[in-house]
Amino acid sequence: MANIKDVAERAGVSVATVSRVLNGHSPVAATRDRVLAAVAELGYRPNSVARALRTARTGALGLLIGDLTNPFFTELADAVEDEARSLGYSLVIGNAGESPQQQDDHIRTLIDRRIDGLLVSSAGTGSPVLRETAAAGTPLVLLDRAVDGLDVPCVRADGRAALADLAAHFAALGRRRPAIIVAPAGTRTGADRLRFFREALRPYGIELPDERVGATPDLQPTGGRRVMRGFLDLPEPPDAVLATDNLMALGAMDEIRARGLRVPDDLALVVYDDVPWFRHTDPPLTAIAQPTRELGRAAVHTLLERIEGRPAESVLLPARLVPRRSCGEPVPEHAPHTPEPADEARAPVREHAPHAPVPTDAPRTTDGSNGSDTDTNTNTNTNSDTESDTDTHNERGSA
Amino acid sequence: MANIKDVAERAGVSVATVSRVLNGHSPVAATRDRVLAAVAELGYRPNSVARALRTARTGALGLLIGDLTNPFFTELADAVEDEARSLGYSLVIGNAGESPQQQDDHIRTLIDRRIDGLLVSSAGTGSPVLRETAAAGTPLVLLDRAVDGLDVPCVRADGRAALADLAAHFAALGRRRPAIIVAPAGTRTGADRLRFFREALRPYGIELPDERVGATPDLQPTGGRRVMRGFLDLPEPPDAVLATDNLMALGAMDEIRARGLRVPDDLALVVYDDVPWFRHTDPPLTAIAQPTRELGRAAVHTLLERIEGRPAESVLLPARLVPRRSCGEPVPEHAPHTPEPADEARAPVREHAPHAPVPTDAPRTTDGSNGSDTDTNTNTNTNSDTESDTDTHNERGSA
DNA sequence: ACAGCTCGGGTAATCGATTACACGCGACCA
DNA sequence: TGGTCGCGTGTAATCGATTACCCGAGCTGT
Repeated sequence: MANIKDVAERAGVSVATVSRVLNGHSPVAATRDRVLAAVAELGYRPNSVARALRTARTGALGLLIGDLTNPFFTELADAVEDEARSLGYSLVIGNAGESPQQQDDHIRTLIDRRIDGLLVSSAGTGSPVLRETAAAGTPLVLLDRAVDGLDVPCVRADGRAALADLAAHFAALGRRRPAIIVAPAGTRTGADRLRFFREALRPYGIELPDERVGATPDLQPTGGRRVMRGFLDLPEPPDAVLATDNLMALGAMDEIRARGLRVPDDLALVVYDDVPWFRHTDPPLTAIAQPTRELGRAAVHTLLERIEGRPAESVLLPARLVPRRSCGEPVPEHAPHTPEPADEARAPVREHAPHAPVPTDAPRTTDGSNGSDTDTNTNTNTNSDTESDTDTHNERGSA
Repeated sequence: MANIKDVAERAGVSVATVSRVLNGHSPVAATRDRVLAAVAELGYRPNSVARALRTARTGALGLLIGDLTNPFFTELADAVEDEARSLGYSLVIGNAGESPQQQDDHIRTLIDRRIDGLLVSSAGTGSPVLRETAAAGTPLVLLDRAVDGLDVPCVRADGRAALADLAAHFAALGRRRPAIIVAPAGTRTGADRLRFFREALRPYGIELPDERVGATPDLQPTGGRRVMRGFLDLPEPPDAVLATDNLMALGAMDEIRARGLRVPDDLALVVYDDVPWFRHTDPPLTAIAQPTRELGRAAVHTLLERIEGRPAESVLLPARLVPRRSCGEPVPEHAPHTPEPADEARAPVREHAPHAPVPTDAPRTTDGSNGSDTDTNTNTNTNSDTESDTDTHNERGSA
């Protein structure tokens, strides 16, 4: 493979000149053409490894996600990649497989490869390696999953309003024995979702006792199934279940199906994360949709702020309830999707619970851990149209 | 961040010694301990950029996939990553978004970063960049999607037997007006699936006329929906549709649903690629499952052969039909999944069509492009158990 | 006791780029 | 006409590792 020296010789100049031409540090026309000709003839491409060594910049960002086979993360990664590419960075995706140890391996590898910054959707509770990385000054931004006691900006969705809507939904449909399947104990995300759900139910006089709170060990279908089994074996089984992750919901559905039960007749089911298949399940699933692509975009911007040395704040974007038929009537799923694009975008979205005194008002700052960690929406992108993202399936040009 | 010089000073030795100790080129105990102590105290980690520059090896493999939001690719990537990691390589995933141009961008970036080898699931027809890469001698292996006229090993699934089973299935159920939704014209995968399906139907006297062959422009749900609309607007609409990709199937289901039609009553639907949600759709979908994880593993091994300079052969692993209820009776979906793990593994799998003279016999080599491109299964891994992979959902330890 | 061999470890070249510094040449001004 | 300024370009240091080569000390054999 040709290197800069070959180009220099061929063009009859020094390597310095070649470098300068290629980096636009020398806008001279004379030698410039000779150099460019030589580059073209040799098919020369600069060696990014050498460049990175010299400049101490790789032009790559790292993204650690919990699970590559989880459609939520996959969409997140897709959005992050798009944004990173459009800003001239390439993205290295690391898959933790929900294992903190594997996550640590990846963090180390990425740091060793001198990525310019790191986005982490942390598996488990934050590991020591993660804390060291933050302490070492590596530009770091948390994505989707906050980590207690880690003073680093975090970009994630705020589910409070959506959970309030859900509580209203349950109340309106007479579901009074809800249950929740949450992420492993100790994770901030699981704890938050549980707490907000409980708080949202209270105004309706609906209880969420501990026996109807099931933590999975693994954030996988198996775990969801196991928890659902426990619920169904209860003397008084729940009449509505919220699975706080789509994979756990999958396992829960397996168990429901295996017992010959029907949704929503025997049990209502609601899922966190909205994936395209939920419209086609039996029945179509009511879901809490996170603004996945916006989260990805915001995370990249936040990380770039850090990389460029500016202070960056946390970002919190609202999630929303997408009612379908898995909680029972009345949600008639209005004559399904006739227009081609952007059909789902018109799904009923309520910004505040319609008929109830929901506690979404004043004291927004509920956690004391991170000072800047409130409603601050630092979303900087100027895209005013929110449509095409919450849309049916993310479409891609080429047609 | 500490470098090798700092370590050398602290240990009172030269950088050469440090390097030797760290690379095991010097099994001496005396200085060794001092060096290791210094490494530990400083928290030193070798700079892989510098190392890569010197050794001309990065220890990274590249994987280009068609679409990150496609669960088939996602599972493939997951498998490739697992295998690469277990062999000491890290993986850089590039998402082409089914755009050949974006794919070319990625290829170039990866080559510039001097990855040790490249796995490509090519979007569109093979691009010039891809051909140049192969010609330049970069270790290259194609994955899932073959590219005509590119003399490079390819690891993919053989759908012939599964399609033969499907033809038998259709014949047995009296479906005599099949249709097929295929990938964009020009792609080898689309052409193959179409041809094999047609050939498989012939023995039953079932025709597959061109009007019931729909190519999507984009391999996305939108395209699938558009094609399905065309089919349903036909004077004689099909009574069975095979979507050769899960995303296109999703779009097809959108259209079916929008028209208020029912599967399988009004139309049978079969999907290429088996994703976990297909068991929960309405109705559960009959699918053609590819041995995704095995493909990923085999691809990594094949690539390593190339990297180490050995010749490598193409790999062809059989796909299989997983009958569910989307073609009508009789496939009663035997009392769904009672045992917890590995339930789907027991689904009826027929290696050869049960009751018909299917043309799967002698002339296996149907394409003349690549000499070594036959049934050769070069799968080298010694894992004898095939179980846990074709299983319900891929489970991951941690519990 | 001395030649020769082994072996640990230091010196310095090297990978392929970027970039500070210096130099030469032409132009401009006094 | 001579000095200075500026511009374009070359020389060489540098990034952080690996590794060929060489040197010196200690051990062995005769």
